[in-house]
Amino acid sequence: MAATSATLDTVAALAGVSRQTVSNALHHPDRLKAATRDRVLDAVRRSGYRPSLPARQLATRRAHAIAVRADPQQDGISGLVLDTFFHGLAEAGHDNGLRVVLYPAQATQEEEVALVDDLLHSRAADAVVLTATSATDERPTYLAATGQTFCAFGRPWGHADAPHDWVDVDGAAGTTLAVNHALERGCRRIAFLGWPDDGATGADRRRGWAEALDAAGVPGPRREDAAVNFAEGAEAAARRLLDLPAGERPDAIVCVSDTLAFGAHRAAATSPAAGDPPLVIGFDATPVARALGLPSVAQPIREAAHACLDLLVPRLAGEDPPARGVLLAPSLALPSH
Amino acid sequence: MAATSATLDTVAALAGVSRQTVSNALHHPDRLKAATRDRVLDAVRRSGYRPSLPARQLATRRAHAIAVRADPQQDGISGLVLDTFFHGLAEAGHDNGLRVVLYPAQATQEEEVALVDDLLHSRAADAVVLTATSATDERPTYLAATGQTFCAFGRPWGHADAPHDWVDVDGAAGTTLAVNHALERGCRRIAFLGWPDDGATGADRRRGWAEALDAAGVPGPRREDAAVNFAEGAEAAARRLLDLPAGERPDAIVCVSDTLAFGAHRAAATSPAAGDPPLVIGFDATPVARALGLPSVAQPIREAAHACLDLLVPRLAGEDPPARGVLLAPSLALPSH
DNA sequence: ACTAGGGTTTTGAGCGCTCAAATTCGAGCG
DNA sequence: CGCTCGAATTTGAGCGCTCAAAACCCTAGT
Repeated sequence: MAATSATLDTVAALAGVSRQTVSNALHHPDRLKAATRDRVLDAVRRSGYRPSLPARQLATRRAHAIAVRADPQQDGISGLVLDTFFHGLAEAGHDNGLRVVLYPAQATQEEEVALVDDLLHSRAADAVVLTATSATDERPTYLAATGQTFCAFGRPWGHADAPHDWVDVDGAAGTTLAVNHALERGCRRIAFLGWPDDGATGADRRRGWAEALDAAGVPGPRREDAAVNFAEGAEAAARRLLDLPAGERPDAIVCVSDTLAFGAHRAAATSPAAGDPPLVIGFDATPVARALGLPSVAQPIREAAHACLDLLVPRLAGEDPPARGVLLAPSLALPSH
Repeated sequence: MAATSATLDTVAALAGVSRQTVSNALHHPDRLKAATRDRVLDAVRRSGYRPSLPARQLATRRAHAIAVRADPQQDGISGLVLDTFFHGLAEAGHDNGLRVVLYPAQATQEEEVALVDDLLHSRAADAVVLTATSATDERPTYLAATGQTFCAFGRPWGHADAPHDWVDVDGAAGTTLAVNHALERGCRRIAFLGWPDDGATGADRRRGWAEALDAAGVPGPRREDAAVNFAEGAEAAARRLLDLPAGERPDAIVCVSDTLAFGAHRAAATSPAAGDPPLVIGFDATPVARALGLPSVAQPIREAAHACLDLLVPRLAGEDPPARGVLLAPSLALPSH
C-alpha cells in the first residue's frame, strides 16, 4: 500500500494511539483495554504493517535465530538425514519465533569455531546446533568454555558428563530392536556387521546387539565382522560371515549402517545358498533399505530437531531446560509388503 | 574482554577517532589516511570488536541474507541433493556477505507465499531461492508480480519467457551424455525408462535421449516404458522391456532417475539373460548408483547454488545480472572401477 | 467533593550502525 | 602570507523497535 512500509509510528497515527500501545497490542494484548486493542489491531491490518526484525533484534539484543552447520556432503548411502533435520529445525524454530541460519562447514575446527564465534557475537544467531560431533571434537569444549549457548546433536562421548545440552538417538536400543526382530523371525545365529574404527557411535550400536543376545540367552558362537562404509567392502565382509560352515553360518546380519546392509544384501543374494537367505537388517532407514525391502532401524530425526529446540528455547529464556541431555528411542522400519 | 561487547564508539575512543572513521576503516579503507587506518584497525583488534549485524541491517535496510525452503522430505533414492545445494548456498553466500536462512515448507502454496512474503517484508531476508518449482507453481508468478527479488532453481517451464532469474541443469544434455556413453560402449538398442506423468523435467530428459539417437542415426524401433519413482514399479517396467524378442531387446536402458535405474538394475540381474546384461544408466549420481556400479548423470548442484548467488548478488546491488537464466551442463559419473 | 490507588497509555532514552552534510585539515598557489 | 580547494575526518540525524519510568485517567473510599 504505502510507498515505504508501515512502521509502529505509522500504525500508531492511524489508530490514534502511541507507538508503544501498538507494540503492546501485538506482544502484550493483556495490558490494553479490549477496545483499544481491537482498534489498534484493525489499524495494523489496514496498514499492512510488518514488524522489522532488525529493529527488534537491535532493541532486544537478540537475534531470534539459531545457527546450524551445512555439511558439504554426506558420504555413503545415508544422505538425506540432514535434510530432514534441517526441516525439523526450521519447523520447530518457526513455532518458537526463531529463524534458522545455515553456516558453511569449514575446513578446520579452528576456522569453524571462529565462524561460529562470529555468528554469535555479531548477533546473527543466539545459539548454535552442533551436528556431526565426535569424541575428538573441540567445538563443544570451546563453546562451553566461552559460555555460548548451544546444543549438540550427538552425545558428549569423550567427556562423560560434559556441561552442555545434547540430543541423541539411542543407537544401542536400535540394534537391540533389530536383534529382537530377528529372534522373532526365528533367527538364532545373529551376526553383527560393524565399522572397523572404534568410534563411539559404532561401539554403541555393537553393544546393543551384544546385550540383546545376552538378554535372550542365545547360545552358540557370536560372529561379527567389519567394513568401512563402502558397499564392496561390506559385501566381502558379509561373505566371510556367510562362508562359515553350515552350523555356524549366520541366519541374520545386523548392520551398523544401510550402506553395509546393502553390501550384505548383495552377498546374501549371491552366496551359495544353504537354506533360506539370511535376514539382513540395516540402520538409518534410507530409501535404499526401503527399496531393497530390508528392515532398518529408523532414527527419529525430526523429533531430534524438535528436542534440540526444546532444550534451546528455555536456555535462551534464561531458564534451565528440563534435562541436560535427551536420548531418543529409534524404531524399526519394516519393509512395506 | 569487556563486560559488554565493543561497539564502534568503544573502538573509536580507543583509537582516538570518531565512530564514522572506524566504520570507514572497516568498509571504505580507501577513504582514510594509511596511518589512521592502521591505528584504527589495531584498536579494532585489541578491543575484539564485532560489528552488530542487526544494527547494520537496520541502518542499511537490508537483511544481508537470503531465504531458502527446507523441504520436509525427499522421496525416492535421490536425497542428499538438497543437502549439497544448501551447503553450496551457504558457502557462496558467505563469500558474498549473505547469510542463508531456512524456512519450513508449508502445506499449501498460499501459506508458503505468505511466509515468504513475511520473511521479505520483515527484512529477515532480501531475496528467496525457490526450489522444487513446477509448471503449476504459483510462487514465481506471485513473487514477480509483487516485485520481490528471487531466483528459482528450476526453469520457468510453464511461462516460457517468465521475467525472473533462474538456474537449472540441462536434463536433455544429461540423457544425451548417457546415450552417447552407451553408444561408445557398443550398445545399439538403447531404451528409455521415464516417469509416467508428463512433467516438464521428465519430458526434457526424454527429449535428450530421443535427440541423441536421432543425431547418431541409430536404426531400429525405439523402445521406452515408464514407472513412478518406486523400485518395484521400475523393475516391472524394465522387465517388460527386457522380455522383448531377442532382436528388439534393449542392450542399454537410460533412466530418468536413480530410483528407476535401481529397479532396472534388479530386472537386468534376474532377467533370463540372452547375452550380456543390458547397460543401465541412472540420473542424479546418488550413492546408490555408485554402490551398484551404474553410470549416472551427475547434476552440478554446488555450481547451481553458486550460480543462484551470481544472479542474486548483482540483483540485490540494483544491477542487472549478466543473464536472466543459467543452464548448467551435467556430467556423467562413471563407476569408479 | 477530594484523594488514593489501580489500571491504561504515553514519553524518553537508547540499541549500534550508516548516510549525508558539515567541518577541519593541509597543501599549493598567487 | 593569506586564500582556495580537495582530501580527511567529524557531526547530526535517524533506521524501527523495546525497555523503563512518567503521566494520565478513572473508580472507589471517606
